[in-house]
Amino acid sequence: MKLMAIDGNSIVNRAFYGVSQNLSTRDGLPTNAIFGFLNILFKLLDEEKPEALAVTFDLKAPTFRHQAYEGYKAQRKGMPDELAAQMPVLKQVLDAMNIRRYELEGWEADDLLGTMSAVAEADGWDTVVVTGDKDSLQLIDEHVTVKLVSTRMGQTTTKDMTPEAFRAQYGFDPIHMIDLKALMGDTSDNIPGVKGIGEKTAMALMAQYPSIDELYAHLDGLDAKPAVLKKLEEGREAARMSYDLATIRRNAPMDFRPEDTLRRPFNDSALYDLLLRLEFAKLIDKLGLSGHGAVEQKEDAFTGTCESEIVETRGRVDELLRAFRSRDHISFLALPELKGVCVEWGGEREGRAAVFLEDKLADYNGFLQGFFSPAVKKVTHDCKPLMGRLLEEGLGLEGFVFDTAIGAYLLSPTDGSYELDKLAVSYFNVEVPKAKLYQAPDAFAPMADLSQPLGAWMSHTALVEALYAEQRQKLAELDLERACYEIDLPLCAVLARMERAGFLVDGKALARFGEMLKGGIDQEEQIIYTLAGERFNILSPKQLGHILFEKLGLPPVKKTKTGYSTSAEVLEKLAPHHEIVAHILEYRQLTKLNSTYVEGLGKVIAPDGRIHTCFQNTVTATGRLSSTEPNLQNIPVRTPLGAEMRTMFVAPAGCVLVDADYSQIELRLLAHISGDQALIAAFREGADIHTATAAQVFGVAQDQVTPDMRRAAKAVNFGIVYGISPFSLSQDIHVTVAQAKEYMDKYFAHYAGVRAYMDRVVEQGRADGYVSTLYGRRRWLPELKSSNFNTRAFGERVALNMPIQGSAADIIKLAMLRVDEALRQAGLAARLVLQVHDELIVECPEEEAEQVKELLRREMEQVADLAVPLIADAKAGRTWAQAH
DNA sequence: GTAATCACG
DNA sequence: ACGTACGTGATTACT
Repeated sequence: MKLMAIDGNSIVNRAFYGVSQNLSTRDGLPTNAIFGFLNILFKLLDEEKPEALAVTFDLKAPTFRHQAYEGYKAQRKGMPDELAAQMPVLKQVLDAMNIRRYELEGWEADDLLGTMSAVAEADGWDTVVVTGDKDSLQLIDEHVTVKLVSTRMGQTTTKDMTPEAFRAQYGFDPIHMIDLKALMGDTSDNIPGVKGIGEKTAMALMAQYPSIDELYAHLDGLDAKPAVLKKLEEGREAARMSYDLATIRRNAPMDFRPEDTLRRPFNDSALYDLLLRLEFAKLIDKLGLSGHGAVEQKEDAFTGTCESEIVETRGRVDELLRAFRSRDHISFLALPELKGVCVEWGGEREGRAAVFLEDKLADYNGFLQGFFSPAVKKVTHDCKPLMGRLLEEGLGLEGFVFDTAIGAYLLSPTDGSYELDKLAVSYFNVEVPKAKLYQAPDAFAPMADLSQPLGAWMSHTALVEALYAEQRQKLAELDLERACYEIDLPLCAVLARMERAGFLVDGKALARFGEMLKGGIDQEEQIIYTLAGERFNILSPKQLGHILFEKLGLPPVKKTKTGYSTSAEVLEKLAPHHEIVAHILEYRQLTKLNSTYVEGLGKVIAPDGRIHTCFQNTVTATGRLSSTEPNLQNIPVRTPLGAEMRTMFVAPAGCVLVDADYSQIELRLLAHISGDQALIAAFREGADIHTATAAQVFGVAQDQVTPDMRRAAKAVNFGIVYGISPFSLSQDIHVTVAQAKEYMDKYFAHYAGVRAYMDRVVEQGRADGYVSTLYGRRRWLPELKSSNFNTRAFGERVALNMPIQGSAADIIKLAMLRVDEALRQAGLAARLVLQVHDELIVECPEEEAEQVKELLRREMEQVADLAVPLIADAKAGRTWAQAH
């Protein structure tokens, strides 16, 4: 029989400090330690498959010894509140898992573990003690092993310490760990040891006699300096006392019988409820748990009161459309491809659902016409893909008054995904059926049983209605109405039109470029193999690291978790040492261009010759858009070869592209938001901001600024917006940390208002729990209150950056709304095709070019009224390269 | 599925 | 004492 005995305090501490992501539930309970603990627990169970399992906890306040290595914060303040709050819940989870817990007033976890392993051994069991604490190593014997756990960067590694492994590492038997401590002491454990004997001396002595009794019996014959002998002589009493202190007591008066800890099945429903409360959806899935009883009742809240009908006649359609139009709003969900629409329209007390299916309704198109008219005020979840379909059908995009995906995003922009089933859990703590049940292509096939898909569909639609009620109120309370109703919601239609428009690509030119790249790739490959003396996968960091740092003996500059770093940054430093390095860099550039851009883009050119990216509007934490399948916001431009890519993005015959971009919008916003007079003045004077900063930092006149000085100043300007440290700035511009610090000091001396802003916004963020943009968009920052230094520092940088990056995102979104509207108002054929954060690209007939240039510039510049001018430059050309 | 790398603002 | 710039997405290698 094998017992796994876990040192609960030690593991939960490691989990708490090791899981640095900021995990917490919606109502603010931190969960990172529980999350980390359970991860470690499941990993260990998987590895060891013990028949029995027990966890010990210290009952008294956490002792000095357990905190010593966690940094001085923990030492000074005891267990952080965020961890303390998680302890009782963790214990509940263990109880729900039917895992025995042991805690005993006045006894430390070590003593309990020692006692348990002693009892187990007497009964003929083996024990694996799991801890992060080296104190337990003295327990190791033929039937007790210690699994040492350490977590780094969220990764858990374990080391199995058997008697053999221990001897290999220390050179003596595990039991003599006590003697070692008796000699060298342990400050973190309040064990004095022999005064003046440290680790080195103690190990040397142990190598001669591995116990203090023998050591003191042979003092005369010891190979040691006279001074050491004298210290030993004087420390005889201290050694004796330390030995007792260091000895784990294996006779704790605990009621422990190994057979009590035999593993039992989980209490599924209790565990499910707890994990649901902790919002550990993935774990619930992994364990195959689901709700029973209580939860199903709640589930009924979204279907039980709902009467449904499948609408089959034109007359009924007209009645319903009249009813819809008379209402303040209705909630609906459409099937993929617009094959059906489920509408919840009864309102709170008399929930009713009307279901319209293409296959079951003769004049389905007539219904669509009526339903997607401005007179029906519609609420749905994630309207943009639907709008794409509506455009294909020639239907309008009006009357969309709310979107629960957008609402959820604005209320909590860092959640990452906003699928309805997840929102049901996080908003109402209920489970709803899987969306697949009604979204699958065959869900409403002629012979299918409709009850399941219909039930799922209706409950989701009812959920949208419930979310709307909740979110509408919260958005108002949190001052997010402007961001919602004036920015993100109306922008959906603009984005849908842009996605549908797409960007024309010269596929033939792209293919030619690809052939050229392949030629270069083959050449470089041959050169690299020759220089390396063997063939290998150049793109494998592992193999490349082997060649560079072992075979060719180049000096490793930086390491990653898994081995040597071979990033471009590192390779540039190595370039002078060996000519192979430059070829590797070149090879990397060519393969990147070829696989990501030439081949990647080639694959997604639609039959119309255009690339239709998908703009994600609920992804970024700051309010920016992102672009996927493909990403058109990271098309190369910085290197000459990469910039060639932009010549493949073209206008059709008779048309041109007009590209307009904001000049320094983030720094202008920094000036506006901080109110710094010097920065405001510089922009009002129309100065080149990097040159102006360089002049200040280097103390010269603007016309004395060299290109190098300007480059450095530019890095400082950008760094400030990101909350940079002197260290990172020094890395970036290749100067010493002291110099970087001097630049920053000079910067802040001149732009004192910027420093004041930085202090202010962090303080405000800490007080409010969030920071926000000029238009009210929010990002919650629980990180600012973290007890983890890195997490907190990250929160501070985000607090600085988000209002700036986010305000810029708001402004260009507003500009897109205005431009889209103005272009249509002016009756132009011009249309937006792409946004790249501070840049808008419009495709238009040649003859509209001048008008569009002016319109873009005007709308972009006038969209916000700042303390500094907002400047946009527009240019037309046949290709993106020419227009930019 | 995660890590490393590199493309963009 | 800590680790070291904000926000993204795609590809490749590897566990």
